[in-house]
Amino acid sequence: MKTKEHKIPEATIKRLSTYVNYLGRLGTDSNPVISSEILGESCQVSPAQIRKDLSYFGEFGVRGVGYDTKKLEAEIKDILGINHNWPTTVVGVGKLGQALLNFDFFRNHGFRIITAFDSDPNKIGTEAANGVTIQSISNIEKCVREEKISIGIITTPVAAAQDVTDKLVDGGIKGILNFAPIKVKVPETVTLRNVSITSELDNLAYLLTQKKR
Amino acid sequence: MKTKEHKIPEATIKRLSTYVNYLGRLGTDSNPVISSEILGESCQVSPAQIRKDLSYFGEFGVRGVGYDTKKLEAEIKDILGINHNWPTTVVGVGKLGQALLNFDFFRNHGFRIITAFDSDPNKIGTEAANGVTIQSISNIEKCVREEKISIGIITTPVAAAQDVTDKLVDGGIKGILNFAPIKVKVPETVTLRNVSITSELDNLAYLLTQKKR
DNA sequence: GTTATGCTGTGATAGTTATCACATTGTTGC
DNA sequence: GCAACAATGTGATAACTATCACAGCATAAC
Ligand SMILES: NC(=O)c1ccc[n+]([C@@H]2O[C@H](COP(=O)([O-])OP(=O)(O)OC[C@H]3O[C@@H](n4cnc5c(N)ncnc54)[C@H](O)[C@@H]3O)[C@@H](O)[C@H]2O)c1
Ligand SMILES: NC(=O)c1ccc[n+]([C@@H]2O[C@H](COP(=O)([O-])OP(=O)(O)OC[C@H]3O[C@@H](n4cnc5c(N)ncnc54)[C@H](O)[C@@H]3O)[C@@H](O)[C@H]2O)c1
Repeated sequence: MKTKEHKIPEATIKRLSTYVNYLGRLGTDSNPVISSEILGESCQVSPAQIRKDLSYFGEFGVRGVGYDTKKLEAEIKDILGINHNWPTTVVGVGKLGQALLNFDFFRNHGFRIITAFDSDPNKIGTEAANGVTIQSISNIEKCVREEKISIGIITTPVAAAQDVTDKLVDGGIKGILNFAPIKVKVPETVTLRNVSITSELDNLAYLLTQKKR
Repeated sequence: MKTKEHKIPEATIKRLSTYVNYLGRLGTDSNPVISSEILGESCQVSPAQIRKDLSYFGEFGVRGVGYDTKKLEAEIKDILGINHNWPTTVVGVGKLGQALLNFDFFRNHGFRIITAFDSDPNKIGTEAANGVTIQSISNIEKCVREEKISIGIITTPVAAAQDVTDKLVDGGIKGILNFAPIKVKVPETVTLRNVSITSELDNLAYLLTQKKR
């Protein structure tokens, strides 16, 4: 994989994630090769956009033929860094945290949720998902450090989000995916992404409101 | 509200959603007025960006002073169309669907989840959340039409996503928020947004991988 | 071989979005 | 009333992203 010096558009990364997803489903034995046109149809992205996205990272296809489906899938997984399992933890095992913990897809897709934390005494010690026992939030720093956990997923209420963020950071976490609707602060060494389900709905409401006019 | 002719950047809408969120929390009686600088600090957006975002829709502030916190909150809710309750339904009451059904925030924020549908006979007839009973998926088209449901949230497995989409469309749904990792097809009259939690994690993995190099 | 064919890879271009600097205008103090 | 001030609103500019058209290259046909 050649990583060119260019800064890569965030939209490109998002699309690469989509491509991987579809390649995994489209790649059958009877379908060993795929063109940017066919992949684009599934992903609802223009063929040129797909080729441009890939061109940031190197040359993966064969001119006149297309892309080896399995090989391209592997290459994109390399690019995204989901070709190995990131040790991951879920903090806040409420409704949303539970859904994520039970979402098997992550397991086969580059992430391994190995621990879960909560502050509720009634939850501590119970099993959250296959093989993951909920631990006390007071252990989190030590545990993140000892188990070399790379990624923390925050699904606590807003009020607790900054506090658990700080604890994760103190434990040496590398990246955080935050579902609480607040912009938590992290040092520059830690990578942060916020997921806002609410704003997706808001956006839908906006589009519907526009259409009415 | 003056809506200027310009096309509004999608990023602007996403930020407006953030602004509303913070305004709701920042607006206290002791804090009736807020400047773009202070709001920007909370939201981690530059003051100029906030002013530009708002300027697409009109003039909401007072020069030399700032914005009336409560009034600005209401104005943005108007713009986004979350100033009334959109009748909403959740299709597929699994782990994720349940989390959304129990997420009270939506209720006070422009959306009212009034029905839920599933295909699992063991779930049909049980209560999914406060006051919402799970109905059979076979009733969905009729129900969407009769209860004038505007928004459908899809949280079924991939295999069922296109099918339930079609049923929602047939019932006259206006907008769909799709959590299944597949690009479902809808007619132009229906507004669609896809939420990809997986791609957020992939993006985080990518950033972490970059940082290591 | 040579030519025709087809799909990739990419430079050039158009379109979109963010940033900046400052003109504008309401407020406060004297 | 007038000057000094403070924060908004916005045109101009820079940065970024997507689209397009076609050159480049492997393959297939003969
Ligand atoms: N449920 C949704 O559909 C949804 C959607 C979008 C965003 N969110 C956000 O995700 C977060 C979680 O939502 P939820 O519906 O799962 O809430 P929830 O109340 O069901 O779960 C929160 C969990 O966090 C635990 N917790 C509280 N303080 C803690 C602390 N200091 N340390 C560790 N754990 C702590 C609680 O014990 C509870 O188990 C919230 O911030 C919410 O705004 C939820
Ligand atoms: N759980 C997560 O954290 C998560 C994260 C991202 C995306 N997703 C996506 O969200 C969707 C739901 O995930 P989940 O974890 O809640 O799955 P789940 O298996 O817990 O729930 C799926 C539900 O859909 C119902 N269902 C199946 N076919 C149906 C049909 N034809 N009509 C109506 N209902 C039907 C099932 O009975 C079940 O209750 C999946 O597509 C998944 O990929 C889930």
